[in-house]
Amino acid sequence: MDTTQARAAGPDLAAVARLLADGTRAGFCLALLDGRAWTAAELARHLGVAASTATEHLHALVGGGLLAEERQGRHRYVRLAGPEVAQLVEDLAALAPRRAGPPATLSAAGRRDALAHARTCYDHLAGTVGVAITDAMVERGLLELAHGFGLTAAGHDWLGELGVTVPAGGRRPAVRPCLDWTERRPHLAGAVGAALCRHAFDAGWISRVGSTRAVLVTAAGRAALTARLGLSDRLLVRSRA
Amino acid sequence: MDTTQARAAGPDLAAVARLLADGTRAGFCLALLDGRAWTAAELARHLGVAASTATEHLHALVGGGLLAEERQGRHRYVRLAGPEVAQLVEDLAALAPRRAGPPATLSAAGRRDALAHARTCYDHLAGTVGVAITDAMVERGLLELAHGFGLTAAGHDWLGELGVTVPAGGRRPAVRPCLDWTERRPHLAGAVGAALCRHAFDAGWISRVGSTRAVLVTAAGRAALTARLGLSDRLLVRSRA
DNA sequence: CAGTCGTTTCGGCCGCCGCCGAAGCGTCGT
DNA sequence: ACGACGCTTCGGCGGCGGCCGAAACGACTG
Repeated sequence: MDTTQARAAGPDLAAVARLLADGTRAGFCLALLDGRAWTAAELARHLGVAASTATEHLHALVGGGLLAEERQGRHRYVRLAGPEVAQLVEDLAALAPRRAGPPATLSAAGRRDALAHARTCYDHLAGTVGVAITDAMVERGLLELAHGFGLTAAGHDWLGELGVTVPAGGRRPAVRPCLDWTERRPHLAGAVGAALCRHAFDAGWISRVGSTRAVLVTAAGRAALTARLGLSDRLLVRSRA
Repeated sequence: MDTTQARAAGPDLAAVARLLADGTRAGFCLALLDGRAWTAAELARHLGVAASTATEHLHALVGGGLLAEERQGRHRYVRLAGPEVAQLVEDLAALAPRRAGPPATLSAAGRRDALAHARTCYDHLAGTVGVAITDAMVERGLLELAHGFGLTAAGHDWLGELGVTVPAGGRRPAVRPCLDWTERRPHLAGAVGAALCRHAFDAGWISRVGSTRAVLVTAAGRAALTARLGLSDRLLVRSRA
């Protein structure tokens, strides 16, 4: 019935998978999951490889359509090509083995705690805080989980009060669950998740910690999230700063 | 700030990706996307490799948690480990380059047409028919696309009339968009998509074409889909049988 | 204009991994 | 009990691909 032709029939899965099958390239994508653009040298340093090696990897990733590049002067900035790529990386991370191992240094442990507490996941919020926001929205009837992941009318109004406008139409699902790799529970992604995260930055609810993916909930953010979603202060403040 | 430790920090993406980075293993997963269990020899023949080679690949895939195995007598049946794996494979396929190339033989072209018309995608319906069903459900207010992918109250009732019960609770989203790799448009997946597909088989609306993923819409199916969703007969019948 | 720095190209080394065939083992049918 | 069949193990071959360092290029800096 079917000989070797099964190979040529469908889409070339392996070609895409191969791009992520290398520890260094996967590390690049994981780093870029913060949604920002990095330079080639930054990525090389981040993963501890030679600049020449990074160049080759970036060529492969850009050529394969996973990354988009933008050249400015002598710098080459790269970022994830789009939300679909981010979702792929997330899916992969959710299935990947927990590569635990005790943190090598104290500062590494601190960094891990900061990430576990609150961070960006491509263009939305994740970590303890991200999951707590999602849970609170479900509890208040703003999000619907039982019949698919959707935004209720009340949720739509709630966003309107915040001044958050969600780009309607478009291929991207407004609401999408994204499995949190520290909490192991879904948090809010999709167009709404992105818009909400953007608002949180704009309104000064959260701010970046250095140049990492970790974010800090500001005093204003604590007040807003407590007032609007009833989150407890205990959740919003990291135990050890 | 961060040295080579970036490698050991996050989840080991590359380990999972490496499993799918081989043409043969990817072909196995693509074949298993029909949701059924295959024997090792079937897969080996399907991809045109030696049995010993297939064994090694299957060990890797099972060991990596992508496949589940069930042994019966001298047969070893394997299937995708779960919906998360199916989603990963789908995401990958959606991003993968269209490996077109003119079909080698006439029968191959026929098979491709059959697949493009109607097929199973893991545990739900895809192809022209799958997309048409999804579109019709949206048009009739049974599915909600604008504010996230969700089932409306009317949709819930509609399923009830059919006698379809959707397993509530559970981690799996009830409704999920799955990008169709022939139509390039989303169709209905998730728990509801699976339940609806199961019903279509049970009620005799559709039946498998040989041992492929392709399905045929029966006369009863045409009648039911026309009556309940207003699908046109033209869509439901393949041009060249 | 010279120096610095980010990026790129090239050559070469090394290890990993997919492939096969042959042989062995367990299960099923006769 | 015997052969047929499906799966597995093993050894060996070959190729792909990631890594580096050296050298070149081009853009910015002073």
